Amino acid sequence: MSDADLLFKALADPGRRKLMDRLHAHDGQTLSELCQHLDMTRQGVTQHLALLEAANLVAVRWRGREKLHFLNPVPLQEIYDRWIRKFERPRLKALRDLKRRLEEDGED
Amino acid sequence: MSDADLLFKALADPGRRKLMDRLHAHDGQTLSELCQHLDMTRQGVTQHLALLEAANLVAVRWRGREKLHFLNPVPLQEIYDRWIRKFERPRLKALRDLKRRLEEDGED
DNA sequence: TTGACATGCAAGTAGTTACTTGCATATAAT
DNA sequence: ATTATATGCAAGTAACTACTTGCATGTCAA
Repeated sequence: MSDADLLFKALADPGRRKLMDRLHAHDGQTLSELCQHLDMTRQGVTQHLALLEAANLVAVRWRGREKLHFLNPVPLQEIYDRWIRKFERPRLKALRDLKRRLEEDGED
Repeated sequence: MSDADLLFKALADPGRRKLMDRLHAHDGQTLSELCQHLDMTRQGVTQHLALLEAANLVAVRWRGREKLHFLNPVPLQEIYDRWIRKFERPRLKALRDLKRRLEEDGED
């Protein structure tokens, strides 16, 4: 499975995005900490985190019996480079263009 | 289903991302055109396009019996604003920070 | 060393997703 | 008018996903 697949798949789930948000609010939390305030079993959270790790969005460090989770923002930059910047045009111009083409009654 | 859900879900599939790429290469293609060079039945493509439309990433215009498809880059910009810029730090600093925290043997 | 805590591993299940096939409808061309 | 083209609609299926439960393992603390 390609990097991009893993990345987009990881981001596709709202629960996983919420985990990212929680880590963004407070980086380095343990699994148990992340489970609190989250309406899901620990095992559910574990599995979501595994996908985030597979996508390289989260890195872990062990401290004794605790697993600390850290956000890695780099892959998000890659999404930006490959998927956003590429499609980027001055926002207003893009909308104008789109609107014009949608409203054309003739052909291109 | 929230806008973000629709967006990320739409982008989660490689086939749909490929469709986006094809539209980026040549905007305004018909369904049949998009089907060519794509290893899938027309109906498969139709269903993918429906999700892209639901996410507002693709807009359509009818010309007679043909359905023309146009890329709308605006939602991608929203992903950037809410999901990338938010997590953005100077790239090198981010990596340095992450590495340091992962390698710490003490606690935070 | 015993008990509590943090996590891992494995199997099962309900719901979802991607994809196909077959038929129907509308527009265009001859 | 008839035929070909472009697309829509509906139902079926195989694979996948999110989630749970139960038990196992490793670490810390009294």
